[in-house]
Amino acid sequence: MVAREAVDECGVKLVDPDKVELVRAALPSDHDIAELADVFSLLGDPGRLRLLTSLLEGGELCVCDLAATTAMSESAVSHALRLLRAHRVVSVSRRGRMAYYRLDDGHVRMLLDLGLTHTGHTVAVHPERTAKKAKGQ
Amino acid sequence: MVAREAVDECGVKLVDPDKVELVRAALPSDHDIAELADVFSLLGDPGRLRLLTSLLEGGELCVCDLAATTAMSESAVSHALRLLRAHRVVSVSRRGRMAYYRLDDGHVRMLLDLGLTHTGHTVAVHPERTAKKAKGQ
DNA sequence: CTGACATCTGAATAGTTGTTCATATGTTGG
DNA sequence: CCAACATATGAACAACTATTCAGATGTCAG
Repeated sequence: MVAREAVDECGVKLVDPDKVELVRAALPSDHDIAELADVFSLLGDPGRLRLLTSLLEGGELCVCDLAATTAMSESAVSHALRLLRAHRVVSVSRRGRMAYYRLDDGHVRMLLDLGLTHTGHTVAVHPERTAKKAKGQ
Repeated sequence: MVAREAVDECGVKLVDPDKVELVRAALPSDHDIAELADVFSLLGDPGRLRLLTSLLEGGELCVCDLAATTAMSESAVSHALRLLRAHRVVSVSRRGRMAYYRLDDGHVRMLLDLGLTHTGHTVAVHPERTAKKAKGQ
């Protein structure tokens, strides 16, 4: 026979209720899930990804230089940085009329790093990048 | 003593052209950026995140059980799994009329794992989207 | 002061995305 | 064969998001 079926409180049919209950108990809270999804979403946009990768590589850059490295308009960069700033992913230090941004979140930095090391080639900060050249523009 | 300014081929003003050039050379290609953004985007949805976390925890689950653990409709689950399947993040093995899914991507598994171990670290602040938030955080 | 400059911001727009509803495919048992 | 079932799929819709444009701050030089 197939695994015995069952019905939970909501009337949904289950195949393996024990496992379902086990998994359900092990799942993060909705709040944690939402937070995690938020972080991944921030990394899920090419523009922001180029922005963050630039900061990961350059350490500290002003808005106009970031616009240059990412091929985005300065306005788009500013909007994106505002979002990242709101999530405490980057921090800003203003000097005169410039605003210098830096990556300021260890969690995101690790995710970024791990992500980058697995996309075909290795472009990280820590590894020796001698003779290693991205095929970027 | 302001940093010397310069203008690149496109007429954009730069503050630190050397650094910009260095960063630009180190950035991943557009293709790699798009690919990475794709992966992160897949992890950027609460529903898919619960699905993947369920699979990470349960190992192998059928669609209806996944619907139970994630509190999604079976249709929504199926749609989500189709996306994940298309990106080779999950694999399916059919037995009878059931379809059993499993997490089948080491890269994603690591990102997920790293993300989960840090839940709670990142405090999301939505100044423009959240009117008021009493609880949580 | 004024004008040039770097960045920020709001509103509008265009594109994308997740969900639902209805239906299709394919499987099992009678 | 059939009906019940598990899953898959397509179309439609609502919600969200990233960009652009125009204008607002705030800063520096003269």
